[in-house]
Amino acid sequence: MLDDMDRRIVDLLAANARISLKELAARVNLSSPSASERLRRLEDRGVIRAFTVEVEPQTLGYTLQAIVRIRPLPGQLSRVQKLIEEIPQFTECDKVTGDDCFIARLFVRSITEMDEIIDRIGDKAETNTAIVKAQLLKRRLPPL
Amino acid sequence: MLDDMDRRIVDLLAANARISLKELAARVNLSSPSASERLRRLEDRGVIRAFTVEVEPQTLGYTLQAIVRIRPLPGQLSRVQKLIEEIPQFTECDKVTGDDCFIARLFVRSITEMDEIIDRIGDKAETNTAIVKAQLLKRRLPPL
DNA sequence: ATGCGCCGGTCCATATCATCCAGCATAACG
DNA sequence: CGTTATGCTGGATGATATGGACCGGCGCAT
Repeated sequence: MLDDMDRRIVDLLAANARISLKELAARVNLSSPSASERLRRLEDRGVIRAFTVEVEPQTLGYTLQAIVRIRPLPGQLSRVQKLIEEIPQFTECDKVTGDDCFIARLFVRSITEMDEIIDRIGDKAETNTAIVKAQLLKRRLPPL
Repeated sequence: MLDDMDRRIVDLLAANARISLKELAARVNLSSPSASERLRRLEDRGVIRAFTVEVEPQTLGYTLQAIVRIRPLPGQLSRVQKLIEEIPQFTECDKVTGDDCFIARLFVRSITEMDEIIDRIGDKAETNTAIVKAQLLKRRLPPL
């Protein structure tokens, strides 16, 4: 799937996506045109979907984070789905098998704000909110 | 917290972290030294924690994704925690309030692989696995 | 076995970009 | 009203990216 070179390139970029091509190339022992070409192909193949930024929500006042499991009431599924998309404090949401239909991540600045948001979906779905106490594992890549 | 300029800079970088300073500056109507300085300060302040890459796990053979809720058996908490950290297929894990102690995201290449991994923690914790059917919301930033 | 074409690599020249510095405008403040 | 801190700009300079020419190894058909 990926050869060893590609893996090292992805790893380096995962650690710092703004590294220069020159340095990237040097670290994997390639010339910069080669590294550049490999990078381009990783993007073309869709392996690398995007280069992005990791923001620390705490510094922006989002002191509370919760995982919300959401089970829409009969007939409310698409309305609930739309609502989740529209509330920007939901930053991730997966549609899953099992009793809970959706599992979403919520960032808020206060318990009050959390309550307000949960209330907005409360009449269309059953919810179960688990407040995040610690992030044991911050986003990492599965083995390449 | 962040002024409007900063917000636009973060937004642009969230969309493409490898954009050149020059282009970044142009898009927010600043000179490149100014944009560079603001970027530096966003990093210093810890608002921007890292520049990273979004990988599409599907292209690497990870066709299955699950959200696993994990409730360690009495006395097993730290052992379970260590196990989660050691299994690289777990890419995120939060310690939460409520019945479930941990909520983790798991990437695997097959149901068999999933079963093996769940088995490894099965004797130390109760687990509840929800397979991801669709990603309603891929990672986005909360309102800045 | 030999020649051919493709793939992935290097090196070099040129274009583009980042960074440093000097200088300017503005706002806060004694 | 002068002083200072802050954040900006433009231009010079050094660093980096990019495109082109070229090369070697490998698989394949003749």
